Amino acid sequence: MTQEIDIYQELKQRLITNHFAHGAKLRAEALRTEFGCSASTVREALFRLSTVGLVNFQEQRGFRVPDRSVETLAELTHMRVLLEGEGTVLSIRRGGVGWEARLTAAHHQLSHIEKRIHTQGDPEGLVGIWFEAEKEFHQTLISACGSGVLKQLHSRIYDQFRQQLMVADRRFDFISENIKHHASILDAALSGNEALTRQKIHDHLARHLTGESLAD
Amino acid sequence: MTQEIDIYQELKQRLITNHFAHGAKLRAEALRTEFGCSASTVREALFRLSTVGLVNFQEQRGFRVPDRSVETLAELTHMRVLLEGEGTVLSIRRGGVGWEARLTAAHHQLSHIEKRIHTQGDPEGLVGIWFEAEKEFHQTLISACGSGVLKQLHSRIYDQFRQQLMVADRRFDFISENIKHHASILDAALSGNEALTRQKIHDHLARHLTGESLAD
DNA sequence: ATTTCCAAAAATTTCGAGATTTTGGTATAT
DNA sequence: ATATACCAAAATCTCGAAATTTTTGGAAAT
Repeated sequence: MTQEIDIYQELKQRLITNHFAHGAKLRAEALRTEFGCSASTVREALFRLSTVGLVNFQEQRGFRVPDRSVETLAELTHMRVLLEGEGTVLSIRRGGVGWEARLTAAHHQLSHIEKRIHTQGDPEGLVGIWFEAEKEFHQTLISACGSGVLKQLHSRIYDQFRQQLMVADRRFDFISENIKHHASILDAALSGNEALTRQKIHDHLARHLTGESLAD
Repeated sequence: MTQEIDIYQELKQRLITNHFAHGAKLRAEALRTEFGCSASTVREALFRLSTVGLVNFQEQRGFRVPDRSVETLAELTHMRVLLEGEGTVLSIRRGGVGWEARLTAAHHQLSHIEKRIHTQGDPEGLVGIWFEAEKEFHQTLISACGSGVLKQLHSRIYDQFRQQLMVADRRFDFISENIKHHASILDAALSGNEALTRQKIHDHLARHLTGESLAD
């Protein structure tokens, strides 16, 4: 694998998991030392990250981590509802038993982790695993939609969403709600009720919407 | 303006207008001469274009113009219907008279050009103007949706759509249909009928869908 | 005739330095 | 005291060349 790609992936991961502070400056020269490469290589990676919205770029003024704003989070949530709803409905129609099996499996895994967090609290390190399982579940929902374009778009929006949604909320007060939400989505999807599925996806994310901007 | 940005924009324009053949290789060294800059600068621009889907990148194997495929075109069309439908409905709700005025103006302009093409055929050079007017109309549709995220996503998908849709079809046989389509969309939007507007947007683009994959 | 292998040629990736621009602090003038 | 001008330090942008990898084309072997 090319070095560039590695650095791109590594930076992306850090940006998604809020390793950098919002609004922080990302100096190519500074990162160069850590990665043991030249500044140009880091620069290229940052440039690419800027085109996917994970980094802001201003000419002659370098790169910054995007600021947090409730408006942006609401817009990203709106897109998630739209794209996940569409992708899931398509998956219901063309996914078949294979998709249902994979979805059930993904939910089982996620559910297991969420219950542990719910009972034990957060035993330091379940956070990362939960993130992965959450993303896996939501990606599986749309995995049989048959559109690579839709999946790519969703993945990009999901990443930006994660970046915006700070998880200083480490006590996971929301987790018990989430357990119900995910189960509702699974049930609706397996029942084949398209409108209900869209509704449940919406409900799951609704707390991040500012209230007015969502259609339907 | 930075040189990089210029080159990025110029290459983007060429890619959208099918200046390069589908599947063609894009050698940084070759383009470097034309732009009178170093290969690294071209490389950066190409790298960024690859993250927005206008160029394919394979490590150690350089950059290529994406191939044409009916599947990809159908997927992109599907996304356009989804995003334009959503954006337009939101614009209907929050756009007000200002939006209606801008939309009417954009349609008037587009309509004028389309009628000229319809009667005179294509007097060599109306193509470029038509492209711009078309994009302007469709962007105006969603312009009052209140979501920068949605607008960016749409713009990106629209560009990829353009890149896929070869316009060797220079006789513009479709133009008379298009005149009706655009008028229908305008009427539906101004009437405030959300479902009808979505339907008209769908009908306008339906000829690029392969048939099965679209929801609703 | 087809396949395999090797070396030359071409293309890609990485680098570090130099040119250009911004940033931050100090002194001067209003 | 505020504003402007100026200068030094730091950061960004561009470049061309060196290092690495793929591609090409022809010779040898099957």
